[in-house]
Amino acid sequence: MTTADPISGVFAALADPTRRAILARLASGEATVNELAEPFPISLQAISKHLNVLERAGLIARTREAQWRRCRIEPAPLRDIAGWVEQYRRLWEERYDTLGGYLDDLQKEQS
Amino acid sequence: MTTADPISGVFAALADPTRRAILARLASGEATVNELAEPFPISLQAISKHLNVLERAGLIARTREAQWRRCRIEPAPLRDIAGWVEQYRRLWEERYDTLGGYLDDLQKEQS
DNA sequence: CGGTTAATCAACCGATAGGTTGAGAGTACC
DNA sequence: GGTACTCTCAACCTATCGGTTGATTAACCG
Repeated sequence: MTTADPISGVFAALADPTRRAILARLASGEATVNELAEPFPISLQAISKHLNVLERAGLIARTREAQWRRCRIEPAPLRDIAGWVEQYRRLWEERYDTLGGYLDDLQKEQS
Repeated sequence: MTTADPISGVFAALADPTRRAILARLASGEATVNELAEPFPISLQAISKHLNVLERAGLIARTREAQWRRCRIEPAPLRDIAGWVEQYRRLWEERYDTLGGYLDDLQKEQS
């Protein structure tokens, strides 16, 4: 991630399976850091770093509550990703599911 | 990307703005490596590396044609990403009603 | 054959990612 | 106040990323 491009940060955050698992957990409700860390075989500090990445990407928000940090998912960046991918929908939606017809039809589309 | 998890590779590939620009270019038709490299201020070798990343992620395919390698986009991984993001759609549809029509509008705008 | 063009391979480099351990800050509870 | 618990900060380490330059493979052309 060379640039400060926000969408790059979202994709980069989603590129890690641990972070996707954390998001999946948060999709079913808020959780504290320890609760999020529990399923993983890595240190709490590593989880804290993952949460930093998710937070900088805008994918989660943390609120402090006594000694706990409660984390919740923030869906806006996911919506952005969905919008980005949507640009390419026609490539698999219209017509070609077989590789055979794909090349021919793409060629035709060009001319 | 610690694991061999295929979807992680796709997200990682999409995390780079140069690679996303290459995909955008390929969405409008096939191109050779030199054609793809032309808009960027970096070396051809760097572009070649980016194409390797995209190819390993399944996002493009390369066919050799005389001395040229013709690149084309492979939409299947993008469809997978769309499917993955879809899991979270309710999070912004249920909680953030004001954004409800976003995707519909985007759809309209594209066509 | 020799020269040119297209693209990759290979080695290297600085920066960053993801993990560790150890220490520290903030809050609750007795 | 002392102790326990929750979480972050800081330093460090290794591997990977994104870029460079230089050499190499492969095909075409005169």
